[in-house]
Amino acid sequence: MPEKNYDAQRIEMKWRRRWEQIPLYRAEANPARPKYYVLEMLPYPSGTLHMGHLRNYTIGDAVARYKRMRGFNVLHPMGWDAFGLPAENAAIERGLHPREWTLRNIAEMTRTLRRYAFSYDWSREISTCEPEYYRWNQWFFLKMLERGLAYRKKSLVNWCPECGTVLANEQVVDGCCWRHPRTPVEQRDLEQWFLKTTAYAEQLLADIRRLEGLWPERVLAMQRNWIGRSEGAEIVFRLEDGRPIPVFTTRVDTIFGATGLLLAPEHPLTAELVEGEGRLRVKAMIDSRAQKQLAEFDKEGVFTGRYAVNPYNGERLPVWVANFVLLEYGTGAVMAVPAHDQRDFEFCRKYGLEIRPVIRPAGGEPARADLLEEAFVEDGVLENSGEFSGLSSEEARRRMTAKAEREGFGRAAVTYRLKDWGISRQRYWGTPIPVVHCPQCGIVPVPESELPVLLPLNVRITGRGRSPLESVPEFVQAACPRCAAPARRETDTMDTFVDSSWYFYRYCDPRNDRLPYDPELIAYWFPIDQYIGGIEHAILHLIYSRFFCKVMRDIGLIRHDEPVRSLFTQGMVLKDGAAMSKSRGNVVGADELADRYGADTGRLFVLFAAPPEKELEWQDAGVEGMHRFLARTYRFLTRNAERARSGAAGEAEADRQALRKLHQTVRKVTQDLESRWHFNTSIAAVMELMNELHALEERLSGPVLQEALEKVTLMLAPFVPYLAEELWEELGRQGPVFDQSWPDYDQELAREEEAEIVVQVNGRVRSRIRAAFGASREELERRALEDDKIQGFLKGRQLVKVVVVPDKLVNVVVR
RNA sequence: GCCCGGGUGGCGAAAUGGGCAGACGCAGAGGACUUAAAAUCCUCUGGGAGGCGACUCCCAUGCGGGUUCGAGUCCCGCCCCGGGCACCA
Repeated sequence: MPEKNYDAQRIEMKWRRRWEQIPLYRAEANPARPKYYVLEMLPYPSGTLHMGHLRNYTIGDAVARYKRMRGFNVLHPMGWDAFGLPAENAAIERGLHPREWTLRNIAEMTRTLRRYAFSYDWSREISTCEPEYYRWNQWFFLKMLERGLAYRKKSLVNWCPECGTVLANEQVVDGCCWRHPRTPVEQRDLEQWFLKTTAYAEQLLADIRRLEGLWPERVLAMQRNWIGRSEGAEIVFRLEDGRPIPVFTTRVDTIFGATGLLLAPEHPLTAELVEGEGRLRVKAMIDSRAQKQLAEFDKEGVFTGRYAVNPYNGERLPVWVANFVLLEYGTGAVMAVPAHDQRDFEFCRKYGLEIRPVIRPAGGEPARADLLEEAFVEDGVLENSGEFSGLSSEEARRRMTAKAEREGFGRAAVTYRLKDWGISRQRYWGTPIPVVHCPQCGIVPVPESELPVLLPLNVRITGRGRSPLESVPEFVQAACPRCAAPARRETDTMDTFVDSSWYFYRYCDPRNDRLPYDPELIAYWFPIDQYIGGIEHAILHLIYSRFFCKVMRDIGLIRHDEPVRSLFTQGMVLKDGAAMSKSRGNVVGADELADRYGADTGRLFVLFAAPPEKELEWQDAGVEGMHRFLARTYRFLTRNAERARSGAAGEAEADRQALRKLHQTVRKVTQDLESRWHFNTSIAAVMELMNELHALEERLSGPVLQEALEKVTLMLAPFVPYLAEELWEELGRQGPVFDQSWPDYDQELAREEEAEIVVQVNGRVRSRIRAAFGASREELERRALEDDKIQGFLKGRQLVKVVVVPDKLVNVVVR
């Protein structure tokens, strides 16, 4: 039978048409079957689908297909994130409504994704900018409001005076507005909505331990770091008029070395204590810090002229305002211990405050202030610390904290770096926050029955002024739900990270109009077995969604504590050393590639070129190699398909050899896919097998050819879906290949007949011998020593010992 | 500064619990087919030295030590690259 040429386009078109006729992957909850929920992180519809995205989806798709062939009920849904700011900005530039822009791009990207034959369950497609999704965002918001987990407070925000609008942190570049690079950003005090993530700080941290081994260590480390738990003590210093200034420290043991008390510029007491020209300097501090000057700005302070009393020794400490003290961390005030803290040291040296060592290294010389250079922080033995002198740092911390508690001037305390999540955006494109401001009743939540509060469509978005919603009277004017008086509707919208925090729950039940989802369905599908995405979401998205999970659990909707069992972070796809992005103009488009080589080739390349967690430098040359392999395989199969079915005879030895390699390959690929996703080595193994089949081609019998070709097709199915379907049909088999079972292997057939034993002399390979598997140590040793080459090395030397590793190696040690 | 990764041919990479370093692919060289090209197929390809030759020896996994019969893999000390956090008290 003549071979056929590989026409990737024809094959793709053919199968795409057929797949459109049948629901490809429709997963229904079925408690009788084991489930597998695999998901790639939600993309936002930028319109361009490039190889960076494609790598993410291809990995998930390969896993989904494999798991399906292993008999799992696979849920693999697909949806889109509205991603507020980029959408709104892109829309402004093009004079489009953000909604129009988003829907257009979703349509475009869906078309391309379908081309790559992803195994998504499109019946579950959701888009987070749809009213039914807003409704449940708002529903969750109200639940949190009820529980005190959502609140409003005044807070400093970035403000661009040129745009006259609030900026998100990401929009501040080098202290200036991203659109006005010469306009410094100011800080403004505005009322903002927050979700109380800090209420779950301890749980978020503690549960990280359950994710160990299942999530990449690097992600866990980042999250631990971000939550930033510190154990220490809160000690109350008092001004001479008796007013308290609590201070948080992890080093109470150094408190006898405190020679000053430092307040954050924004600290409530600052404004009161600082007078005259000092006020201007404090204001300057606040503004300069807003500009996030590249890390290093000089330490500065303003003396308040007041003193505070150290409760441990009654000492009077000067109270300063210092620009490096953070209001948001701890209590917004710190004690200055210049002898044992780098920052305090720099500050006190600059302003001439006393530097007094109170810790010496265990077993070392007493510390001397004039010798202090960089050796701070370390624990040691206390000195000059009254009743605590002579104690170890650890012991001292315990006793000093106990004393503070006993005498009522302090307590043990834990502080977190994690802050509450500011969700207010003075922007249009996001879920409206469902509350109304009533002149009589204050903040009144919109009743559940009136949800969703929808965005008005007739709005002019200019990117200037405050929220565009403020200039839509029909939206702003509302009746108070409580007293029916005229009231003002909240115009802040939610951060779109709220959307992405729970979208994977909605997938399980996307059309539910009574609840965000049916808890029963969640109980079946959750947790997500495998979540796949880029490292850039390690902190924000993955902490927010863990937080949401815990809140939903406490509301009583779900029972599990963590949403995601295993997390996989794939490496970026680089082009010319930089991440692909439209703005950089270095994208390799997914469509363009599919036009040239076919989608299968593109998929195979991103899976083959490197292990999926590594970064991948895109090389067009490598793509051609993948295409060659597929073409070669296709030709081989088509020219042998007839003979394979014929039952033709072959050479026994060739058959044995081919079967051995075949079963070894199935074993290797199966193990690779089960334990670690090194698709590159799986694919390499199939290539090796094909090379072997080429070498044996004419000598193989029909049945062996058939078995080999079928198994090759099945093994390729997770990676190259179109070609696999076509090959399956060429082999005369019925039914879609993704419905077949994963091929199995036979350990006996996979076994080599003889072992090749490496013979080393002093650890260097000098010869090889062949021996039956299971040959005894004695036999191997004897055979090795008899070997001609080894004899040569033994001449004139003394045999010291022989190390034998059965079936593998003999090492002869000589002197 | 602190916390994570990582460093192997010309390139992407393999080597899964210490046991043949460089599988598989790309690029390159030579050859076959062809009027020619493309495509395809075959052979070679880490560096060095020796031999007419089948071959033999030496060097080689960022650098320096160590453990071991044996180290890319384990331990100690450095160097370099990438990433995250960063006056977090």
